[in-house]
Amino acid sequence: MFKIGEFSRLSQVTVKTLRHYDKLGLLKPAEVDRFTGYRYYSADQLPRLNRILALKGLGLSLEQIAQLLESDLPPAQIRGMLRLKQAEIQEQLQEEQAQLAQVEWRLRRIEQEESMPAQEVVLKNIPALQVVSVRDIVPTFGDTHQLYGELFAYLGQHRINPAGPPLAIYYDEEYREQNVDVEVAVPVVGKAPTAARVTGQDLPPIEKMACIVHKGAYEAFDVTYGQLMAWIEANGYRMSGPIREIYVRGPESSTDPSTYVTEIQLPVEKM
Amino acid sequence: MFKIGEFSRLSQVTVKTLRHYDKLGLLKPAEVDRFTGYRYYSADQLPRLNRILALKGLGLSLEQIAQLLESDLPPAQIRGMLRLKQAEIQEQLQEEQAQLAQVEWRLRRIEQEESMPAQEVVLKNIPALQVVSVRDIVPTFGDTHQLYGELFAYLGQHRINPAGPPLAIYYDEEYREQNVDVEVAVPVVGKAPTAARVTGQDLPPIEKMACIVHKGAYEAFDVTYGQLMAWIEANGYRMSGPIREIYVRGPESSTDPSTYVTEIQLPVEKM
DNA sequence: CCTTGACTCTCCCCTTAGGGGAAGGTATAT
DNA sequence: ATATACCTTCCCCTAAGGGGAGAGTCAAGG
Repeated sequence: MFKIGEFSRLSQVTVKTLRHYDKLGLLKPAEVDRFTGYRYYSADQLPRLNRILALKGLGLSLEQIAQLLESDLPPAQIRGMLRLKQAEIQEQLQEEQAQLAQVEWRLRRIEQEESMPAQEVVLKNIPALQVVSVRDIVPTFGDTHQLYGELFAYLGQHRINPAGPPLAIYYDEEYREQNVDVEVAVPVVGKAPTAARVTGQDLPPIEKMACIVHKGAYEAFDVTYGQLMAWIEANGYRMSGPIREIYVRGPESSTDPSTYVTEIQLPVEKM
Repeated sequence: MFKIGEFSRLSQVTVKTLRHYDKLGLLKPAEVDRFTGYRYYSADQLPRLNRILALKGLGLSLEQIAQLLESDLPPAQIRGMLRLKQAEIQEQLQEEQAQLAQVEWRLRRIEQEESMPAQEVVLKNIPALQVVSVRDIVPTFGDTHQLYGELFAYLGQHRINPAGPPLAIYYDEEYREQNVDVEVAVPVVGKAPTAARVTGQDLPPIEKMACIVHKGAYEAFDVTYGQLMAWIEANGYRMSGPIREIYVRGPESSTDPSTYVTEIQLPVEKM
């Protein structure tokens, strides 16, 4: 029988950890003095402790290990836990490889330009969004505001309040200056009636949405778009859906274009 | 100005998180109502929030991000933080690849044998160990006990108490049955005087020690050794030093060989 | 003007796997 | 008998928020 400190030295496991495992019921001492509370461990308990450490080395939680050590659970369940863990590790690995790629990309940029970029690209998981919208092919970009006119007229007529800033969705596969296929939308809270050209609908959720914010007038959009594209290319993604632009602060909420705030969102997928 | 819930929807960041960042000083609301405590965010704060999220996506802690956003720290320091993070991620990646290899190894074994092995192999980091020891080349394994005789005689003579179970170290590069180069040692607590053949010394620390416990008589050692070797091979390691055997419960503490407990330790390195 | 429902506030506890330390009791060698 | 090393329980701490309670606030409809 070993006192906890001796057992700790034998097993190279800290006393704190041994007490922790005792409390969790993971490794009860072979004997506990009823009067002093001293824990006494037997050499026979080394294998169990080693098994715990081995399973911990696989990345399993102590709770999972406790289940595994219950010993009378079917091997199918063990397989299941291991396969689950396997999938988790693989996912984790992918995520960390992406992280590493990004860190290295930033390091390269810093060493070249000695500065951080003005805006950041962020990957987000976007849920479905309830909107009313009107979609059309307009001759030029400038004609988009007519669609806004239709939309806000509809909102006023039905006394519907916007639940957020307006947005536009560009469905064209490639960039074009003429005959732009655009949808103009405003988030709403409940189901909205469909009028002539204005329909209530749900924008689909997007799992991986690359987002960047543009500050200022719309003339400099190309710079921000360029950053977004460069990020996507450098991090091994590819466009996988229509671009959204969210006019967080635009002509309706500010008169000074230099204070406009727009978020550009681009669905992407790993290449 | 947006209330926290609106800003949360805009940015796809939970309200809890926004409040958390406020408390940490990472993203203070543009305005806080002094009477109600309501937080009001400006669209201008989206870029900062996005920067926070981007840096978080690199795996940086919020504290590190707060430092980075202080904005007046030299780019050399930014580089330093990124390089540090890079090294961390690489290390993490290696560890997880090893984990994955182990999980897959276990899965293969379970699918073949439908059971877990009796003993586990565990990688440990072993600190230096103060011992008194006697090393010699003995004709056969059986002669090792003479060395124990010498050692314990020395201990008795100098009234030194063992600080742990005895151990043996086998220095031969390959296994041999005759003329075994073995050191027999006992942990002690202070510096011990060197006698004729018995010396006090420190066993070197071993960073990566593959450990397995053998239960029972010494006849079945080969099975346990086989498991240890199989593990090492399957996980891509290689022997890198002399084997230690620790007689946790041996002839001195038990008379029944079936209750013996021995730990076999083998220094390894990644191949 | 009042009510109602949706928001918001702060405060507290919870998560992992233990680490650090305080206050007090115990074992053991001298 | 005492000094010292060792043991016990108890409490607080970690990172990044999540969950919920209780109370206050906002905006719209009647």
